[in-house]
Amino acid sequence: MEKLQEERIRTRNVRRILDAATEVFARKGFDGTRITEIAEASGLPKANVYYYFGSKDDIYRAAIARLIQGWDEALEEIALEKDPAEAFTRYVTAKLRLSHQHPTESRLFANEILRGAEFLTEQERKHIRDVTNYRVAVIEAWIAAGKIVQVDARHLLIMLWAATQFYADFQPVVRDALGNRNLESADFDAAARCIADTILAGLIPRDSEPT
Amino acid sequence: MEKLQEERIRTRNVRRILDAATEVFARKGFDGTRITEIAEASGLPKANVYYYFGSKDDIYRAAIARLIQGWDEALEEIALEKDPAEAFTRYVTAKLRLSHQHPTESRLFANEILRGAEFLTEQERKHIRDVTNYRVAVIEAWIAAGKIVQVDARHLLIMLWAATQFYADFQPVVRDALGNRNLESADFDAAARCIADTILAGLIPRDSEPT
DNA sequence: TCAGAAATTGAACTTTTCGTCAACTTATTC
DNA sequence: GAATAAGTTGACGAAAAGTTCAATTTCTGA
Repeated sequence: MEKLQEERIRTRNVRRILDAATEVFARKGFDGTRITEIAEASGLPKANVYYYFGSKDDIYRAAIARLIQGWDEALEEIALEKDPAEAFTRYVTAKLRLSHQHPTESRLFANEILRGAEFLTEQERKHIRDVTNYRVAVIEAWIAAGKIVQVDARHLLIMLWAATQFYADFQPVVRDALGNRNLESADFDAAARCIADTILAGLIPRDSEPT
Repeated sequence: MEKLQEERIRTRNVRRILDAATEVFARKGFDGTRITEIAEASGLPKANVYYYFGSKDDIYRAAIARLIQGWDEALEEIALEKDPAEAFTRYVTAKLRLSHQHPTESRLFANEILRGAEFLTEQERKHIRDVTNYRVAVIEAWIAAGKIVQVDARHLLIMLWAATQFYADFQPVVRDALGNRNLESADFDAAARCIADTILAGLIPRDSEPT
């Protein structure tokens, strides 16, 4: 078998399996997921799934790793270094776009955290800490420069994370709260506006000049 | 067996089972939970668990029902009819206290939603809708009265719900974000202040008089 | 004290699930 | 076109899980 073709078949099947696994793991959690269900959802026989992955653990770890890598790529350009108002707005918009277009990945992450984050590697957790610390520093620099009012940067970031993630993880609740209909782009736009406007209105100083 | 004593034994064992079940279901989800694990966590033999509950489904439904009832009792006094600033502050504080003192119940609810909310009864979902609708009406009345600025009431409520629930459901992430230590009361106080202050600062009009 | 109700529990039964394997087909290289 | 590597798959064994049951113990009211 020629190398390129080999890679194509393998890559395609691995992707199919991970797509299916992400969906099932997100819904039922690690312990609740049956390999058979992943196999059916990916359109491959169970034994073929085992041809590509050694165990359920392996599939789960691979799905988590892929999800974190995907988030990184999607969010790495959303730096908080520019104008605070624009930075917060872009961040909220980008995260809500992820919640809209990739809710399954978000739910898998939520499930892993509910499990106690046992499968997150120390490297992955350190990465999350680093990203947070970097942004905390940016926000505190903004505060020092008088661009935004005094605020607890860590809790502010948590609030933004929570508000945007909620639309992916708690979609049934959000649907009920918005009037029992499917969520559309307009809903995510409205959410972005509400979150950004409310937070920015509280953060941007009105009466004081930057020092 | 005398009626009162009978009730006492039954009630005590049912509570033990539901306590254990809530913890395990919250961590592993419905499909991932083993009856044996509930039995061990409750200190009863597996067959004794089946003496009180007919099936795994029954235990799960009972745990969900109890959790919603508990939330109701804890939150029913947090009406939004008073002064907006005080109402929002009290609501945020109360929900964060729940996140602090009963994170397991919160996580069980999160897991049920991730599952697709299949086990929530129509009655329970309607109750959530009713509570939301009532508060939306209150907020819109405040807007009409000029007590707060124009805002999408439904997304505002979602933002408050998300920000407060996050501290229970995503505790490992929150810990990492706050510097890798266990969460204490002071952290929840700081969170309440950050959420309430930021949102209120954006909501309370500064330049305009109420009409 | 004693009859009957409630509660307890070890063991068994049935079904499901993980993971393996050997046989088979398809693709690739020379 | 033959040899070899990659991919496919039905069937199976071992282990685990949900549920039941019958036998036993504990409790309670009279």
